[in-house]
Amino acid sequence: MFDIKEIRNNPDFFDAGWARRGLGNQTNAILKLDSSRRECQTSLQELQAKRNDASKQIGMIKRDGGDATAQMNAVAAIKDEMGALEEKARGLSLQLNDLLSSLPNIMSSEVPNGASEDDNVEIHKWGEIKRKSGADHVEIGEALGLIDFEVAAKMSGARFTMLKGSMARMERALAQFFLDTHTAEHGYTEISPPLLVRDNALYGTGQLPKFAEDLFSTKETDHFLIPTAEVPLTNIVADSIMEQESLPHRYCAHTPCFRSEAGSAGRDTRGMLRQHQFYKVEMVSIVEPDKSHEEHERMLSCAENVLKKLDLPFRTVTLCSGDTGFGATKTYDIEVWIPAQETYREISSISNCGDFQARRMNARTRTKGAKDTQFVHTLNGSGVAVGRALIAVIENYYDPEDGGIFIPEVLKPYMGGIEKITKG
RNA sequence: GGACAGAUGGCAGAGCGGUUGAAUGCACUGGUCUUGAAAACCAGCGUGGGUUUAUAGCCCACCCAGGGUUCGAAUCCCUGUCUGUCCGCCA
Repeated sequence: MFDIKEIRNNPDFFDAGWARRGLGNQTNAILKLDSSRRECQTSLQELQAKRNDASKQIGMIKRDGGDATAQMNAVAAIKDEMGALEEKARGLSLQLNDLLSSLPNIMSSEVPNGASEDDNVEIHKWGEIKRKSGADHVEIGEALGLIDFEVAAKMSGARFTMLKGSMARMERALAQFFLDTHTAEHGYTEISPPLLVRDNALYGTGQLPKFAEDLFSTKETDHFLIPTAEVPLTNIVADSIMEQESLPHRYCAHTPCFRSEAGSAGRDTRGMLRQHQFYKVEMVSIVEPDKSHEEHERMLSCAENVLKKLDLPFRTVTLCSGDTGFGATKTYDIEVWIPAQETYREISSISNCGDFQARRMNARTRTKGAKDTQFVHTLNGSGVAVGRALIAVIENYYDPEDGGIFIPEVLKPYMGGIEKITKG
């Protein structure tokens, strides 16, 4: 959401910002709606003032036992006029609100221009690539008898996976390792949030109203299944005023994520790269308005840190304008090396949303002693996607000699001390 | 799932359909008094919007949210949300 006053004062800035996302002029329509709304509101308020005045007089006359019929008739006339204006004003603000809530955030000037993910800009690479091609996680996992797509499909259809034995355990080990690292080393507070949320929570983080078709929902209760823990974690601070000295608030959670993947038909259909359901450890930071830039860098290093500890090769990119998400001012993606695809694939996305979400969910901070409040800035980042991390470990730690998978050093304590997953 | 009760300012808590944006207490801010502090006393103290050069004034809205009744709604009616209590079911 946006500050309408800022749009009034600086329409060119906003249009230029939206143009970078491929949108045409928006402020003409916005400002036109805004001025009709205000015009309507002003005349409505004048009538309300008249009515209030007359009603007070009626009250006084009646209190003194007089006859107020004339005044009452006069107000009745005003009332008709008001009804029409009220409806018009309501319609106009609804229209304005719909328009504003469907528009994406203005990106930072640091975001490079570009049309698609091909134009994302690499900022650094890390790690030594030890495996460059060959069997992918599907072959490896099925050969070990520890990943089963057919059984998952039998009960749930396409884009579901079932893990067994030490593979299921390694998924759990990854999640534990991520959570333990973020809570013990990175200052995040672990949260176990609701996985079903109402529409207003999704509006707050920006998935609604525009992206309803990407979500699963419940028939009976009108809940939505969370597509990411960003939704419940960020909504912790919805409708609240935080004391400045309590900031930053840092939350992390390990949750399933549910995505309908509407519109991705044919993309990444093989394996468990793109599923309707996957686990992810998510980080969310709530910070003072002028601190989000440094927090964004910090959060990036938190996510990179767990990949370094796993010794997985990755590269980090700044998303270009065409690839940056709806609510973000700027996004870093971390892409992990996937040997069988001979490329890097997204494993984490870290976004600074500025005050965009905070405005939508009314999350504010008050400086000690100050009277007025400011919207906080919100950031979210995967730390990291568990399913994709599992793919990366399977493929990067694969031993072609026996078809087994070495256990990364940091996961051994979570794997009962075993060195390797092998057949049998 | 069924029955009932409730939601008022930072907190607690009044409130009759008619100068109620809202009593009172606490907290907070300024002042008087005091060597200083406390106490006491005095004064102030919500948010959003419109108009405007204006954080001045004037006006509008807001007593959980959204509708409605009425000349007039914190107060009456309907719907929703949340909280509490009891019953049923249940990991």
